[in-house]
Amino acid sequence: MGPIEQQRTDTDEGPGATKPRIVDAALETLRSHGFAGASARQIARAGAFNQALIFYHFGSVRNLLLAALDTVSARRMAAYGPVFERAQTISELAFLAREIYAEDLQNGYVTVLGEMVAGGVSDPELGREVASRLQPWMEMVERKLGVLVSGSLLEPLIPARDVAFAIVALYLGIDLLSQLDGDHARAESLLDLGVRYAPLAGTLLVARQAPGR
Amino acid sequence: MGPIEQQRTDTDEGPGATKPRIVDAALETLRSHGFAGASARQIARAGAFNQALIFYHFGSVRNLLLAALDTVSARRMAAYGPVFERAQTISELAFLAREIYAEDLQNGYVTVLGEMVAGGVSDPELGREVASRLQPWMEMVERKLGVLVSGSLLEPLIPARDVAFAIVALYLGIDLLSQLDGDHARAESLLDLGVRYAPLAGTLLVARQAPGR
DNA sequence: GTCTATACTTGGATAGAC
DNA sequence: GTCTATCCAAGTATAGAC
Repeated sequence: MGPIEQQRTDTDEGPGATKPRIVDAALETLRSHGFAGASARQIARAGAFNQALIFYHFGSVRNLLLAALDTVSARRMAAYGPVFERAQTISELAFLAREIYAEDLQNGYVTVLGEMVAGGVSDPELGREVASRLQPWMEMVERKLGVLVSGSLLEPLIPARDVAFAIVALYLGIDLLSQLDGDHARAESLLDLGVRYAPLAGTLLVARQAPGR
Repeated sequence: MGPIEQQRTDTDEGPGATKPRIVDAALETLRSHGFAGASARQIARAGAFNQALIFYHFGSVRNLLLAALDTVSARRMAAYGPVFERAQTISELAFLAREIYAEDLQNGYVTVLGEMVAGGVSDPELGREVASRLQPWMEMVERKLGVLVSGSLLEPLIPARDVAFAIVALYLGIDLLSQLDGDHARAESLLDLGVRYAPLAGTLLVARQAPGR
């Protein structure tokens, strides 16, 4: 407590610091104009700052977009990570998925991710970077699936890796398609469906093997 | 039979006709350079023709890309439509899905679609066009689901519309993610999983209500 | 750190010769 | 229908004044 908090150098992040402002403008642009429309000029326009700043602070547009993706990743991890790790049933997870989707929709996190994934085709090096940033999320889902299924009779039947891949792919696909026609009702309806039937899936997992050998 | 077949005007499609050549170049470019890289010049380079031809024949790059999407749609419908309609069990469908994915992978159909979907964010009008071209496919899946589930005890539990949406989204997401790191093994593994467990899902559907009220 | 100015490249699109 | 030439807008990036 005290004014120590304000003793920031202004080169670090802070409310009015430039780098985060640029990153936010990049996110907003990716969201509203897509990867193809995320040019330095467009981003600068969105954030009302000088276009040259992007190159001063990030070196290139691509670096900025990756930094933006990192920011998204960090924010989501901070916001959802702990809750996700705490969830212990399929029902809780389905509920959480629906909640997270609604939030992601608000701030366009998944759209940004989808555009970057699509942009990876245009620029293979970018693609590799995006892929590596996606991996922790896939692993997080995979770990959780492993824990959930562990000890259940279904354990040998469900390869956590494949299912995790499918979940992430589905999440991405849902957002892209919803974005396409601005109709998020189908996505919500689908997530409701998930919440409704998750308890059923949970029941199947309850049938456990005798613990210990 | 006779030389009548060759009496084409050269304004229609034919082996060496220009319009289809341009369309094919556009598809190839979308596939390899993505939506963001599908410029008139790049497409012309890919097809080794003059860039001005695009505007003569299609008016704009966007029109060309939509024409390319139409071509993909028509080809896929011709190739898979009949087989799909004929399929009558979940197992057959899962098997078909795996087969179709392999083919799509070869010629990049889904990648093209994914890039166009992502491009829809950059250009809302394009987005609407893409969406309307996607709808027949979604409806086709929905109809098939309806038929499969019809009469089963699960019928009131499974909204065909939502599940169709999920299937298309999943298919799109799988391709985009696989494209990202050039690793299609995960996708194949996932589709194998589908084939393996489809019979199980089929069994659940076998439990039928007594027909006729 | 930020701004102006600028160099250079690529992209969409059209005019006009062939 | 096709090609060359060209216009102009937009893009990345840098230099240099402030």
